[in-house]
Amino acid sequence: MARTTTMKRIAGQLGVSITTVSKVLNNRDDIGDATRARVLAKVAELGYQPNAVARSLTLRRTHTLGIVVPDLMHSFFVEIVAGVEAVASARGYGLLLCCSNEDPKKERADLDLLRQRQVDGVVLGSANASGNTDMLKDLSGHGVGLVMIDRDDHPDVRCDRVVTDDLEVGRLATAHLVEQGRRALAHIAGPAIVHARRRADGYREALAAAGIRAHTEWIARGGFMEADGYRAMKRLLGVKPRIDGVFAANDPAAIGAMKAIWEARLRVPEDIAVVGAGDIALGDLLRVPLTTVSWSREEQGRRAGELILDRIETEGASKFRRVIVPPHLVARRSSGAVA
Amino acid sequence: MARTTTMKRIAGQLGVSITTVSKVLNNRDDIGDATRARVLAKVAELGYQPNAVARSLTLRRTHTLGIVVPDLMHSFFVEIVAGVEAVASARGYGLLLCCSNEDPKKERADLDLLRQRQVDGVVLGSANASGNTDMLKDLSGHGVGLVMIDRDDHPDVRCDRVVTDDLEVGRLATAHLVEQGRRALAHIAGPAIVHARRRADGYREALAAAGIRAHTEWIARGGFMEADGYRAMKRLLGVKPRIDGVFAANDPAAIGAMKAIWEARLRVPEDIAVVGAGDIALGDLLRVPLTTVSWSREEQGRRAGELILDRIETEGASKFRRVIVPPHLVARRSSGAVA
DNA sequence: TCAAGTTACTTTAGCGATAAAGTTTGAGCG
DNA sequence: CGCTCAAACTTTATCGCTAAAGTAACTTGA
Repeated sequence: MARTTTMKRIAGQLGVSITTVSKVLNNRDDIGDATRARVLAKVAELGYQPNAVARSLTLRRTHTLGIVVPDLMHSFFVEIVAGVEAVASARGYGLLLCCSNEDPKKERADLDLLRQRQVDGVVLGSANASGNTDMLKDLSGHGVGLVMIDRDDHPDVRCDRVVTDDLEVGRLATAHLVEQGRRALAHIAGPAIVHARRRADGYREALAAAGIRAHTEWIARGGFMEADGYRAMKRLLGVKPRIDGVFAANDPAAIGAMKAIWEARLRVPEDIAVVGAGDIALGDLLRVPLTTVSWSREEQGRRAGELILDRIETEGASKFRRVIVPPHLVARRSSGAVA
Repeated sequence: MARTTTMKRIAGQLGVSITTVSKVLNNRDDIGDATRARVLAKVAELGYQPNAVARSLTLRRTHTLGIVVPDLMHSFFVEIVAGVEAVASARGYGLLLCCSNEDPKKERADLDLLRQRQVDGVVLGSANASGNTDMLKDLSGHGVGLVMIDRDDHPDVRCDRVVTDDLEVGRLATAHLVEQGRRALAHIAGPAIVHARRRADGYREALAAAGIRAHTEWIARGGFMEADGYRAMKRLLGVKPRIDGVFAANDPAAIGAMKAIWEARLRVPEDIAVVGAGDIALGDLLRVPLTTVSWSREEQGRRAGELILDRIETEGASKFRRVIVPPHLVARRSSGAVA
């Protein structure tokens, strides 16, 4: 293994002090042109690369961000990661990736790892509420920038947030079904987290706005998994008079719902129109392409990255911000909007 | 921002030397039980967390791996990342993620970033050959572990490799079509890289093994993009007597091919059976679920992580290994194998 | 009883860099 | 001609931690 080139070596070969080399590389103005040139030449000759670890130790800045997501198999989170990576890399930051597998214990270990590695900031991808409030407070208390994406738990952790307008998600989906002429509109609700509740609220608001009286049996408790949507839809199929449109709290649930509908020998969208939320990758390649309400995860990631880097790179602590990424409808076949 | 707890602080409060604290935390046996207990108590009281940056500087080991992939929107690479993350994290390593966007310049910048951050090892995800051989040699020359996944370029870079058996991919796909009773078997070739060539070789071998004489016009120059497959299929549709089966070099190309077939008012698989390669996520949710030859990317990632960590954590330099991940057929509707 | 070990620590040095506080040299000036 | 000052460097201290080399106090053994 070849010896690495350090400032010491450069300084040694030139007979100058290490500090002189450091100053040249940091563009200080108290070094003469001749010396500067000699140092630069040596740097090029030896292919010197600064040791970021040493630099981090003195500067107390690692130029590294951490990101914790619950799952990498879901395109959702990957797109967020991609967004963060793009801005981090463009600004010269590294990105330490952690995948918590939806496990609070692992999330805790991940946050620990990031903390020990002295990252300058942490992006926390959406996950179910977990008991790691203490860690988060600790992190942000120690000057580590923190951004939470799509999370409204940990209300007392002071940090920036990038969230979706879930109320609007529910409203857009439901209003779209109304526009398609559907009137018996069911909702497959998600799990007991704010996102899902807000989407349900949006559903109710849109119904009210359209002057439709919501039947209580139109709302089926479901979940975010395909199986949840399937089971919920089975139950909704028993409701009389028959449902003619469903808004599922997310896309996997909507896919489950479609499977249940087909099993009952009904057609999508002719008999029942389906709308999901979240726009999973390849959602447009399904047997019946799925209409969904979407928002850019990549933008969420980018905004998160920007929030955090701005906070890190500007001195005085500014107010914590909350960026709302607006959703939009992606009309496809399952709602009858597209032939 | 609260003061961070360092060994110095602990030592100070207890009136012992910093080294004593260090020794306790590193489980050295030349510290008395009483002192050990006092230190441990203080560590717990102050919630001390070691500073990995300082540790890395002295130990010359960052306990961090880097991974460079060309694209995060392709599930392919994400799964590899997930595999590497899993083993890295399980063994206490962090993972620095870089996405080169298929751009050799960015790849170079990424490798630079990883090098400066002194990562212990680098996993290089598949990408087109690029001119960064010098960087790679440099890295591995400086004792950084290097694993290349699915890359056979840079033949003179000495490192571990995890590859797929592309020849077998081509053979499996083609033999499967033969088993389905197809005889006029076209191949949509990929771009001019070894993987694609080997898959084409496998196609030829399987035809020969089945005693089928391959017509030259059965092989259409294509690519790895959906549009490539679409265009290639358009051309293949003009071949007489009509093709009754196609093996596309990868799944996106196969999807493009199916679109072209449908546009020609033909059916998949009744008129033309289609087989892809790579098993993209959700491939089973397509209008006509796609038969494909697949292999576990997650396993590729895991194996890569293991190779690299083993190399890092064992002293003497062992021989460079080459791990071959075997492919297997995933039979779905597009080849007529499943109803 | 005293040299030779142990035991349980402490001191010193160094990882590779930066920042703050010197030091030397020559110029400018009254 | 001596004094001040700026320019161009160097020295010293430090970041937080570990490894190697001390060093006291206490055993041990012949």
